[in-house]
Amino acid sequence: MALLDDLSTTYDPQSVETPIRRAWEDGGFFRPDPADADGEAYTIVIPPPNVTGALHGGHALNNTLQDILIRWRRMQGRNTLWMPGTDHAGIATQAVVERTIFEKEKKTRHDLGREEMVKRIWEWKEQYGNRIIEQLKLMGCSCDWSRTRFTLDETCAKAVRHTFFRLFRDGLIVRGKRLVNWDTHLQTAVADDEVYHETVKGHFYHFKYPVIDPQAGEPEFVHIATTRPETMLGDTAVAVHPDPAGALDKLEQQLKDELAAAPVKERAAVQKQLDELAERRKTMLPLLLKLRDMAGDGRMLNLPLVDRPIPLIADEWAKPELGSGCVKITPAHDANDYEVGQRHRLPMVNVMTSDGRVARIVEPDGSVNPNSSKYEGQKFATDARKKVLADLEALGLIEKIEDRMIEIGHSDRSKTPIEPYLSDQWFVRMGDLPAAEAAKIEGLRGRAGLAQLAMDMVCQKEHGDAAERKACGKVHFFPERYAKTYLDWLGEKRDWCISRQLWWGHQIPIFKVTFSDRHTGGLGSTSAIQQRRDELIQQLKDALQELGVAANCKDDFCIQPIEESSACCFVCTRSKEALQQLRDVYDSLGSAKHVEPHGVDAPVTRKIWSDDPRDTAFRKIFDLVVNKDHFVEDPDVLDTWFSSALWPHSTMGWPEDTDLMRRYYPGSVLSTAREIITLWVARMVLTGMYNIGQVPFHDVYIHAVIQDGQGRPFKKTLGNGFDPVDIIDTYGADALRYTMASLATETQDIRMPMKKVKLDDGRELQSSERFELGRNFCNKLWNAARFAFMNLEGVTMDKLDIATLPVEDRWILSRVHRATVEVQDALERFQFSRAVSLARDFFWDSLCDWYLELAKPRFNENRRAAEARQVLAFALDQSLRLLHPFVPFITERLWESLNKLAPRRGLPGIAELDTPEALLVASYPPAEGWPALAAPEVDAIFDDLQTATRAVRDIRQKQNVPPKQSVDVSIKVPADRVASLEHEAKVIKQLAKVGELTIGADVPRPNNAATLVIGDMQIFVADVIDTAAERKRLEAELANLDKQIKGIESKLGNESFTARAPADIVDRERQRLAELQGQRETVVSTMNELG
RNA sequence: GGGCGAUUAGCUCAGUUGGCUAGAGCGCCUCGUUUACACCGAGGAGGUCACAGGUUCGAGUCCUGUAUCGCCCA
Repeated sequence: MALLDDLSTTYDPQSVETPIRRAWEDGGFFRPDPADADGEAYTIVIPPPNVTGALHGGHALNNTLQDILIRWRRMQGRNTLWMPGTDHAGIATQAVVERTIFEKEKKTRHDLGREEMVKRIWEWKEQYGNRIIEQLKLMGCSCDWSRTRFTLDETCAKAVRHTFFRLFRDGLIVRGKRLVNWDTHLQTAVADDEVYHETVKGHFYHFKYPVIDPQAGEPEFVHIATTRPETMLGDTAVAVHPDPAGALDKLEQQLKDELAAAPVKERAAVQKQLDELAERRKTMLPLLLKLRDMAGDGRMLNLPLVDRPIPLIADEWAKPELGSGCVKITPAHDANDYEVGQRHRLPMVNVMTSDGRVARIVEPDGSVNPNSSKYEGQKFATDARKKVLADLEALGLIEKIEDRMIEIGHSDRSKTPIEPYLSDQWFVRMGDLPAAEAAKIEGLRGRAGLAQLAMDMVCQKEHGDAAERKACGKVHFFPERYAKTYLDWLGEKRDWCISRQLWWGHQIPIFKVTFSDRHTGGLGSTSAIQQRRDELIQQLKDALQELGVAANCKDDFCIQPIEESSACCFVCTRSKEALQQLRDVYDSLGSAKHVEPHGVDAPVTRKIWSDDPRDTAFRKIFDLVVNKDHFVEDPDVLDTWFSSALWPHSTMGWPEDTDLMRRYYPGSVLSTAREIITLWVARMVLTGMYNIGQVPFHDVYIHAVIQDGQGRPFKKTLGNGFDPVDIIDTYGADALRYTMASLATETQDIRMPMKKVKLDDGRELQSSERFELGRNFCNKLWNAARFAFMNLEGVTMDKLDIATLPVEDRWILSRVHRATVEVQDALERFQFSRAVSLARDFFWDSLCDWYLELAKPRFNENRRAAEARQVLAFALDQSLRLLHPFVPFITERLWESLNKLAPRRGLPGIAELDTPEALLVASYPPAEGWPALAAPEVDAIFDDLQTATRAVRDIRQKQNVPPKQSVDVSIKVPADRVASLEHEAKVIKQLAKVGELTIGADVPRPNNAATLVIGDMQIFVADVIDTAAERKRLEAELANLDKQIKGIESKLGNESFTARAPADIVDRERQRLAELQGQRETVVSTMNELG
């Protein structure tokens, strides 16, 4: 049999995977045709992996699951698109490349310059981007590689520009001063999720600030405490609680409630807190009330060192139960103080530079603070702190210093401490807008704001299947509980800071334009300035309109005035062309130093301009702004999540009306990790609705997080993760996938004990024994197929009369039907683990362990062999189809051989099959299975056969009957099952090595027989020698039976059970009792006979 | 501090609306190389379902609390 020479006795993934992969790609199977009208669309967009590094175990899991869905749906005949790509991952990538360059060349990004730095990051991206795609391919992912996208490529950039422009035009993107998490090392704002907290040893410093002109009876000092003394340079108030007595009352009540509910052992601790509170009320309250009154009276304090008069204010942020009850307020350097500052309209004094040093301090009135020079340029949290403390000490203003554990935020990117920092940033407004404003914005689709828009798109109803969910038009979470995560986060409606002070990303398409003094100078009143500005903006608008017409980018400019400035506005561009025009304007403008020294600016140009419309427009703009410094492109880039948010439609070419958008949007499923439900999923829904008016996907599947054996998530720093390619090298891609799928339960976390493995070539890698699960399965599949192939030669395709087939044929066909239905039911519900184990059980337990064993003699003895061949070919065919989404390589390879040996297969008139060259486009077994093959009555008979077989095997083993020795067996079953069992007796004879087999409703127990009672069957194995062993076994069984009988008897004796439990349950218990009593009788009589 | 989840066999996990003796894989023990497979086959042992209450005729499953662990958000 020449064909089999190719198939080794163990499956060798390496030799199989590469040619299969090539055949798939050459065949163009992964690339759907949007013009193909056949088949409903099925779309998944890949969560684009970061180009920061290579893929790890979590990606292996997620992408395996996506490929399972994709391959299943493709085989179902859906027009299937899996859109692949990678993410530029802004700060993460830039930080990694910066670090690498610094390590190798000792150069910072500033040494290289923006252009060179960006070039280097692109090089990095090429390397890792390609590596990621390569990894996915090795895993067998059937993505449409021809459409691979990158979040920074032109297709995506276009969507970014259009979205930004729309949001800007709608007033949903605004510039604002906000407190951000500032990375002083990378000199950029970082998102909340890029900050991790560490608890370190620190101090709690107690100061006092002098009161200016205290009235009689008022204290001369106010005491405050802080962990950040250096921030006092920026204090603009001290706060005391507006109702200290009330606050203490409330707290006391809380503690009393707690005391009442507390277990005895904790009561003392609570009581102690109560005592302290009482003491505090006595000693501190009068002072706090006094201070509160002083605040109401507008008393000022003198901020030491910088001599700034600051108010004493009343605000609930001050906690009367803590410290002195007063708190210093530094709105520009603390998030809570910022809120207080907003409430009281306090000035914000920034005292830190972007690189984390003390700034030249500018007072609220615009003057430079003369006292600040001695701190200026010092490192903020270290040197300046020492200096401030020393100076306060010298003034006698330090009360005491306590040790204290404090939490410090660190940047995940640079690992340096984060500073809250007041800076100009761009924000997307997430909250609700005034109704009139919201109504004007088409993208809000009638909602009050963007967050609300995304919140309204979560479906709260139950739906049966995917079709229903699609029709519903909203988003459905699997598992359901994650909808809460999404809604809770969006419900806060916090503005989204989208600017990042980085070089790697989509540059913000905004120019800040300042009108020249020539136009704005000399105007006295605010209203005059305002009016003038509006005129200038109109002129700029006209000029840009002309420019747009001339440069073929009409309507691609949008101007918004800057609220607080009289002479500035922002210009946003929508297209590459429009942006280029503005850059050309900038390049053509003279620099400020050419400006005439005597005051009034004059336009300086370097070219002689023609009269063509573009140059005319240019000249108008020159006239308005005069020089480069007045025409500045925003240097910041957008938060990575801005482009990720558009991924489901940007990859399909939106805003163009593309065939992809029409055919494949909205997507079917998004599969991702729970940690980015908020950052990513919510924002995709938001932009999908805003841009298109449809959700980006109907279902969201959240997969579990893989952790190591100790429950720690995989982290590079821990070195506990694994590279999927290492697993593929050692176990094969299918083994990886099989294992991953079997891990995908609905739990939150999956533990995967890892261990270091040393390969023959000396390489050391992280692996896990878990993958043997997949490898073993593949090997079993391989060998079962080999066996089938040995016997399939000459297979026929006859019209079979199912009813007259041998019982094992009928049974395995029935199993094919059941497995087909069950596997797909599980997949419909994203129960990957269940799906794979159902497929496994069918294949391994049923087909291999029972059917193949029963078919062997039929092939050997040529007894009803033709039918067995045909049934086996069908069962194997169906197995390969069912298993293909999970283990695509091996099934594809076996399909090839099956096609050669049995090019036509199936059950004429019952199950007609297509047999295309490639399995991945063969049709999946129908979702409703093959109802004509379902045979519950056969299942029941086979169940009896299995029970009897196992019982005989059990006895043989227990009685140490040599494997080759046959035994005589009698089986006693209820009369109605005697005939069918007798008819199939050879099954038991064959599988349990039975000589004489007697079956009847009333067969006697033979001499020296071992007895097993299972349900209503009694199995006797004759001539067993070891009576002692038998007696022991029977005694154990008797004890077990007695225990159960007792349990059921007491249950049935309980009147409330028989009265209240459903009748069928009670009946079942009665039957069960009768059965157990029957079994008991048999055991007892057997024991008596044993003597 | 708020939210979510987990705790079931030595390990990793299933266990649908409460209802037969709580299951699987790995590991372990016994037996076995009958020409598909030892990455295999047959059989077996192994569980107070974290703990304490409650609801119910009946709880691994529902409720309350406790403990331990993890994640997310402040």
